[in-house]
Amino acid sequence: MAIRTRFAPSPTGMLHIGGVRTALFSWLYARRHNGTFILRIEDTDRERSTDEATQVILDGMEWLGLTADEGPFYQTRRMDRYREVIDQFLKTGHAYHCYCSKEELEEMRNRQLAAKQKPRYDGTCRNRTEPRPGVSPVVRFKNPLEGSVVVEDAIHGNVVFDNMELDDLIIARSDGTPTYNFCVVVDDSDMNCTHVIRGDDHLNNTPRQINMLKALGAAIPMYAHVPMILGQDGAKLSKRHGAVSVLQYREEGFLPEALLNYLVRLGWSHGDQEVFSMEEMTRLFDIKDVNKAASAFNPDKLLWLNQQHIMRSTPEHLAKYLKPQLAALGVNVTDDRKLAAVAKSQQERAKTLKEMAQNSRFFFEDVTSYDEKAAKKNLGAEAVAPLSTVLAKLSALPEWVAPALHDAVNQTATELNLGMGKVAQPIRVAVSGGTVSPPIDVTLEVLGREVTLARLERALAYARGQGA
RNA sequence: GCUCCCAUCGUCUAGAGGCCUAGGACGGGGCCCUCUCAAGGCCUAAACCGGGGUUCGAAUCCCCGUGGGAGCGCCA
Repeated sequence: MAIRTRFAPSPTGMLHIGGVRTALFSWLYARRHNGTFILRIEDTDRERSTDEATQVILDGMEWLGLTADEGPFYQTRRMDRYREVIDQFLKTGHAYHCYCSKEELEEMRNRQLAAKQKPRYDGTCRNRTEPRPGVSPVVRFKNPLEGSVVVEDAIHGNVVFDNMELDDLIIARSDGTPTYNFCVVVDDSDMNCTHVIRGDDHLNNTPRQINMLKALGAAIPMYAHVPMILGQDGAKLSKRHGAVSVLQYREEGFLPEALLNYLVRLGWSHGDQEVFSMEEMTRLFDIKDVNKAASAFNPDKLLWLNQQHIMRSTPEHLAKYLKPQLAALGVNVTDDRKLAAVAKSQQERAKTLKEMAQNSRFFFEDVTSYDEKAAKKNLGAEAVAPLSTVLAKLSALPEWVAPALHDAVNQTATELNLGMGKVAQPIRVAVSGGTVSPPIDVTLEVLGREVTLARLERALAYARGQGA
């Protein structure tokens, strides 16, 4: 049978890395087995759902490349179908009207809690034949009173729940709208989901969903309840450490494949391998190999992985992401070839594309001032000799390519009997304004002859001024 | 409170009874390389939650604790 998985977020909060990981697992599992990946938006809570959150889900999934084969489906557009099933349940005796008031239920709950019992509906209206006048009832699912339910879970194994622990949950509110657990059941059944991969906070909901699925006469999917992601401090993920919108990671300069690589390694591994390409991930991932324990989010490792992926990327791929990062700094680049050349020169020295952009501004913008400390140390009177010497050599260069540039700088150092640092650093400050850049020969090549010479002239004048 | 889930270095993990003197990775410390920043190489500190069993032998299996988490809504 063809595998069908789904990701079903509710747009009541921003999609964060916890949600992304379950989406990733579902997506990988479907890809691995040539199955179908479905996206379903669970927006039945009209009060708390927002268009903004929905958009983050859509944009985030697209940015990450977790494309859906079917959907997005919106539950708010399936109301008729839910009502149909509710009526069917009512007719077949799988559900009944409950006229208990919220006050009565509240009182019942308090009573049970006081008696150290698990709060649950006692079934008062199960056998009611007469409606209560003036009360619009809710609809409750008639859960089996005896026996047990076994959740077959790919990660946890078989988990047994006693039906006595379950009560008759509300499937339709008094205003007629269906509730979450019910909608999930109808959807998973209608969409023929063969595997339900979701956070393990849903494990406790599963037995009641299975009972409803049975009442529906639907097939029971294979479940996989993946452990949660914790914050850095081991506490529940919060805004403080990563429960921010996934799109935040795009802004921060993370590569989608790096974020996904980080996430897939949370609770899953393949020997000692740390870096995975998307192709390797889809080929090697198996939901059965996922851990049971929750894991803490570690930003340092994410950063390291991002760097690893940056180093392994092609300059053209990086250029695509570097461009908007530069634009965010007010640097609009039109020369894609140069952009790729810059990315290539920087890919070993940036943990994020944002950082790369910040360190690459001088390739595109004029150097109008020098970093104070850098200038003081490297553009003093002693820089006059190396700068003027190298300037002369570079001006005479027939071909503006890194090896030739390297030789010119090298020869300057030899002739003046100086260390490479005494020559390269003044040049670096001259062309970049600071002390950090790719290797000097590569930097100059990318910068080009005109720009390099002009900046060297300017720095030379500056250094001469310092000597006076 | 009740039910369910979980438990190896600070963190992510390897480990499916002997291969464990518990391996790898991030981060930390040290050294090397070096024109800056990086990258890279080498070295190093650092863990089986506790207690009982089972077994010739347990990080691995069982039980009990302890700790953490989730669910118990006319929220999803």
